[in-house]
Amino acid sequence: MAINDKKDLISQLKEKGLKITPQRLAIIEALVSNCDNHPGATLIFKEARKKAKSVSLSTVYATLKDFSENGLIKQLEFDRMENRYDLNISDHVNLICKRCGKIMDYHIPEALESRDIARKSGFIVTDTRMEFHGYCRDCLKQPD
Amino acid sequence: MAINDKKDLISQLKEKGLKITPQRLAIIEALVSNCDNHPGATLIFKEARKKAKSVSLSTVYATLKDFSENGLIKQLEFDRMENRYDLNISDHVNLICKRCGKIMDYHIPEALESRDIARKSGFIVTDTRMEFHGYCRDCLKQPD
DNA sequence: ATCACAAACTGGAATAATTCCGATATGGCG
DNA sequence: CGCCATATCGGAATTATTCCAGTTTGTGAT
Repeated sequence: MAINDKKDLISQLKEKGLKITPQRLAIIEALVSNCDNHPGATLIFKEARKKAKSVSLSTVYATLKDFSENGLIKQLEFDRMENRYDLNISDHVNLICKRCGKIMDYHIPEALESRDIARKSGFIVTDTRMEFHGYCRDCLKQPD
Repeated sequence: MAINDKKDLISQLKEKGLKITPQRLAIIEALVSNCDNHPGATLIFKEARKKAKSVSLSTVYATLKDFSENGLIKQLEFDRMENRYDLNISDHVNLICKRCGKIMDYHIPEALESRDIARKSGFIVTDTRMEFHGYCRDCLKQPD
């Protein structure tokens, strides 16, 4: 599994020459303690505020963008719904329930070989996103 | 291949009980003649206007939404970039170039079995989206 | 320790894709 | 031919995200 924890994230910040600030630490803690939720910027903002009172929404946006551009986290992009963030940066499928909106990680045994893709189409893959939409177990149980 | 052409789309409209209007025909023609571009709402709007002078942007949005909710087309969703639409509704990978923004379809020989997913996680897959981001052949050739 | 400077932070204003709304028009069935 | 559910229209509203200009702050070098 390639799920980053707090230590991983901090050491990656150092590696990339990004500064360790109280705001970033608060955001990292918020990300880690809500990783199952695949949190969005609003939730991160609220949670990060609890740890460090001085975090602005602008900073949260800038930081999440920085982190995903540097490969620390994955940004899941949606239409008319805020982006969500995933600490699992390995190739995997996000199962997204159309009814309750829950997002789950699904580990795929053998990934599509990006080497095959490069050979066949000359395209170099740097980042994969796979979303399967449908209905989760819980929602299937419930009527309506 | 499951790439819908004009006839397919029209017959699917009838099947679903959706009305055939001049606006929808113009939008369908715009979609079909730009299918390689994976067009967005703005392009569809411009192109559709050429065919039928009376098409509003609101209608384009409403129609593209209707079509994708009814499975006639696939909606590709992005952050801070307009949604794009794909007439290829089969399971396939969209290769998206980070430099020029071009979107290409990549046919995958064996898809991830949604039956496996259902068995292992109780999740019923209704719609798949796979995006691989990276750099296309043309952009790799060019310096800078 | 202290300095200097690039990087990060802030809050408010700006942006832009998309949706909403109330009114009007129209396709398709009886 | 007429009805009515559905589609269309244009403009206003929404909302997540970015931009901006000014201030603060980590961090590496002195």
